[in-house]
Amino acid sequence: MRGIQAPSTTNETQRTANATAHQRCSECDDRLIVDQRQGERVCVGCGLVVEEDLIDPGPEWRAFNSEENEQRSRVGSPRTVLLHDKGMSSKIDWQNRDAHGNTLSTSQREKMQRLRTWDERFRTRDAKSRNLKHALGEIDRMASALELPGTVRETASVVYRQALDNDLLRGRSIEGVSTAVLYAAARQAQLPRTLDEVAAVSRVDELELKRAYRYVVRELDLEIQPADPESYVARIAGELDITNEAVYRARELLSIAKEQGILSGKSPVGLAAAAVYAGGLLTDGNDVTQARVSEVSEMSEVTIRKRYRELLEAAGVTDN
DNA sequence: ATGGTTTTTACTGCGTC
DNA sequence: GACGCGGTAAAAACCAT
Repeated sequence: MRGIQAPSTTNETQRTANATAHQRCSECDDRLIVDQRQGERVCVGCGLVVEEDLIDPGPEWRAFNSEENEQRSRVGSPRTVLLHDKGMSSKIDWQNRDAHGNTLSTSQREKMQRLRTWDERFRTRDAKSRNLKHALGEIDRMASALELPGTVRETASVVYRQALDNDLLRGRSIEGVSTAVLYAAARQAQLPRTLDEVAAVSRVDELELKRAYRYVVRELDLEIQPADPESYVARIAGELDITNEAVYRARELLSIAKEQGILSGKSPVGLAAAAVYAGGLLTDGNDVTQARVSEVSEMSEVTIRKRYRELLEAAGVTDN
């Protein structure tokens, strides 16, 4: 590899730890965290990049210790590249480094010393890098299968990287964590998929997904609010033969219930399923049965029964 | 680990087609 | 009789403590 020498002294190795800035996101009011290797301040909740040019000397070298970031951030200013998609990962900036020297000679040096320091850990670095690529590939694949938009994948990637940087991968499988992270990202983006749905396109079973998910959420302090039942309505209704009117009523029922605060603690999917069922009952031309709804929503008929009664009651519909 | 809550499983009874 | 629905009891799963 390179034959560059650099002064060796360093003090801020430990700054690597995640320094979280406690500020709030302007969009969703979630916590912001600093993604150092990216030189960005990112919202935990929505993935919004609040500030991207945090390139002070600090981040500059920092970009270095995290493998893949290195590639990206090395090139000029850490741009808006929230996330590279897989394609970008092929960039290799190693050579550039010296070449760039003229411009950022001092920081360059620091960089170099960093390199020395980290050289020791090269092997693990490398492992991490592969790890990340693998994971991002998986995330991409699963996101496609779940029809999740690019924004979600980006968020997932951000979170995954955080997980990686915080050494959360120790005992777990890459698959498991990628899946968990994607699941989390989907929820954050208000495009929740159920655990079953996600597990279905993943290579890990639901149990492992669940474990990994909890773990990641806890360790990273992700703040994920319960899914909105309404976001499931369309998909449940879509698999049923249901009029638009019924779907409308379903939503209506949910929002009424929401105002009354009846929803807390109940499974969002169950509520959505119940609402769809109720919507079908209240409108003409729908032959929904509890069995059908239960089938497509993966909820038991019992829960649907319970929920839809509650919904009707909350809405003040005289049951019939 | 424990306890409280929700969901599931399994079963039963009822009315209707 | 089969089907859709409703209720129930016990078990399982979940969550915070």
